[in-house]
Amino acid sequence: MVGTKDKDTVGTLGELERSVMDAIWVHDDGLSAAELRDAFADRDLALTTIHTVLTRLEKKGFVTRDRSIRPHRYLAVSTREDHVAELMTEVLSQAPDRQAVLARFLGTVTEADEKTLRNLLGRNHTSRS
Amino acid sequence: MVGTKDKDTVGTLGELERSVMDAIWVHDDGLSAAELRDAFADRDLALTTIHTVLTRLEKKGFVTRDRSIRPHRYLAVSTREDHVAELMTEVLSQAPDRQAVLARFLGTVTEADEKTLRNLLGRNHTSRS
DNA sequence: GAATATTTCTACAACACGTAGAATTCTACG
DNA sequence: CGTAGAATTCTACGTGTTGTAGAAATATTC
Repeated sequence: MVGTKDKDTVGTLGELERSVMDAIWVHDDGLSAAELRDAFADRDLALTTIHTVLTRLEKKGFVTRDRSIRPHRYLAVSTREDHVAELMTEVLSQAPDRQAVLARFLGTVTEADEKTLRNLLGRNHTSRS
Repeated sequence: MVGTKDKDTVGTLGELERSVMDAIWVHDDGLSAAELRDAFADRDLALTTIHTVLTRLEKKGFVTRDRSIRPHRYLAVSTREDHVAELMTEVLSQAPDRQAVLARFLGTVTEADEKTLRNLLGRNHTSRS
């Protein structure tokens, strides 16, 4: 067994894959492969290239496709915000000392972000869930 | 130009690379390649394998080595907490709507984490610089 | 049923990683 | 100083991932 892969558990996306997701994320109504290709007209990609990427993204669980209509439409499984938040949580878990990480994290964050966090944390001390 | 790599800007580490970093991170005084190999005795890796990984980690900027002494000693460039915090910041920047991300992030975080954040945010409303 | 649109299959190049043998360079010791 | 032994560097290969797309198969439409 030489050369085992495992990757980062959660989606490590390639450059093209990320671009495609970015496009899909801003189109809540979904997009067809052709529309995607046109969205990247500058890169002049073959339609099959888009298809391959979409298939992989589907396999990775990032998108679903509506097969009921002919030019299949691809939709994001979760919002970009949810996805990023999930990534943050996962990253945070990589270190045993969460408090230390959070402290340093806050240190690199903008004032606006801090304000946002204060607001969010302020109104729910007694969250029950 | 077929098959361009770019990776995630910040360290996407492989499985072995991450293990090595984990070992180095808990040894503030640094470790030698041999000591590292022994730390993974169970995997029975060749010393050269460890060397290769260390060299790559050095190139990636994760470790420095003290070349002044013979069995070179490898040291982490930044703490794991700083590293993880940096990753979080970077991930957060991946979405345009930071507020939305932070809101969702807080939603997945533990109560303990929330408490930590409240404490940290509480004592410095008038931070300057 | 044939022309056209769409999707799926197959493939390849380039790179990242795990892994390590071979070669080279140091060190210490006689 | 010369050399054995230790340590480091160089080179290399197997495999997985990603970008890229042609060929083949399948579905649509007249």
